[in-house]
Amino acid sequence: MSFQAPRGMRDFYPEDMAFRTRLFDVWTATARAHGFAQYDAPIVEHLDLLTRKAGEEIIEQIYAFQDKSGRKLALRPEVTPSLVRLVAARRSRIVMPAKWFTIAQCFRYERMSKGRKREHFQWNLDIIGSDSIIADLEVLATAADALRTLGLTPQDANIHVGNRNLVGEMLHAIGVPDQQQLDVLMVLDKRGKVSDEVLVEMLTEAGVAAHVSPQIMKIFDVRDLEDAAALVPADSPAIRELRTLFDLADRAGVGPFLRFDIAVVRGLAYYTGIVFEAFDTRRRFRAILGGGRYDRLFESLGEPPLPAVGFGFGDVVIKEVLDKTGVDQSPGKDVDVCVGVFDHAHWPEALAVAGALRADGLHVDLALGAVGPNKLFKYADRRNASRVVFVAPEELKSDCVVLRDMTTGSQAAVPIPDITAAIRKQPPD
RNA sequence: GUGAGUGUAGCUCAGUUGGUCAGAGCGCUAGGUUGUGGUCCUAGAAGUCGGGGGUUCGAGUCCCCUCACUCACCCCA
Repeated sequence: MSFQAPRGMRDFYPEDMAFRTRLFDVWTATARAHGFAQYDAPIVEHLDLLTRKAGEEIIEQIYAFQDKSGRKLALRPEVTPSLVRLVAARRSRIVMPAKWFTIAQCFRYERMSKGRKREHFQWNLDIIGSDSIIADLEVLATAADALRTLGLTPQDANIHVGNRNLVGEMLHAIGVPDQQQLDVLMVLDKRGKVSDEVLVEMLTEAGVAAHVSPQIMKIFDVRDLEDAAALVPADSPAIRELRTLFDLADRAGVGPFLRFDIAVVRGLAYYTGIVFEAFDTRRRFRAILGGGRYDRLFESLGEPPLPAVGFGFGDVVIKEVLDKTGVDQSPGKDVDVCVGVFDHAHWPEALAVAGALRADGLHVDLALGAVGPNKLFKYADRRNASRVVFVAPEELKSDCVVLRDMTTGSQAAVPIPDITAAIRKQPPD
């Protein structure tokens, strides 16, 4: 056997699965705690739905294929188009605003690099049908809660919050035509990846006049909302929105995780207002999560307008961050009790004991191949079982089995009918 | 698609100018200890040196091709 998982696809061994399950649990519990309901959609989607949102170019970057009837399909590269499809189909029946989340496996055909596989799981969480800043805040607070529950602190990671409308107002004040702003935003998103000189070149290519570029670059000098306010009209809606958002974040208890960052604009065309990305504070990794407000997506897909805000949070980068941050990820024990025998003849009694313990809700493993004291205890040790119950000839004569505490090494003979109670009396740590 | 780096035991890796270079640690198996695990000691199993071709008396080592993995770019989740 020389096969390995196809390029970019991942195997999940038990230890990997332990993390994945824990992560999914946190995502699910956090979403529920904030009143979001779970949905799902097929991994295979209509190619047309995906291209209508992302453009024909995306075909080169996804697993696209035809089924045996010639239907053009694709493995979903993201779940937002499906979300729009689901909401649009039952629009009149869904209670708005809809607060929905999903954990979706998504695929993308591209070269792999750090933090990027060809397949990943992404927690998507959205509020559809509300244009209130409270909705933005609720989404951000949920994201921050998830980071906190995973063991990260504001010293480890922050959610950088920007506002496209704010940059838009600034560009407008400088004199950049509105129809040019999106191109300029896309260039500004490259900040940090390329040098400022290259950035200016890209601005020129985007049609920005030479004397305007330096003014655009000065936008990056903005450090806080006060700096920003100085560059836009006093009655700026974008500033007012951000101030409200940060005030509310403090009241919601997630303020320390949030920070204003003028440079966050996101590389996607459809965002319309608040945008955000979470990074580890040392900026050693890609964005942990990213999202924002996308009030025009529905209409761009041919639906009546519907405001929305949400984010995507993948499983790959967060794993890297948690590993590097040294957050305690020790998983719970797989096994509470290991049951074994000193002699093959005693499996009937051992199975009866194991059955009783399982009926009581304990996680019980049988030391199938490890018969005899040496092998049994060594096996139990490696399985990380805190208790061992074994059937031994001497004790069995008086209808007892032996309960051993693997942490202390102490053990005692216990009448078989009392074994469950004996374990319950001294629950493992 | 472009560029760079790395492929030697299950894992992490060493291997000098081509000539006992098929190795170490960890892990695994067995024994010391057939009624007692973790520590310790001893022994053992295990590798077509990623694959193919070439140069050479001789290739893990040099050359070519290829595959895989990693990183960066591109693109974005």
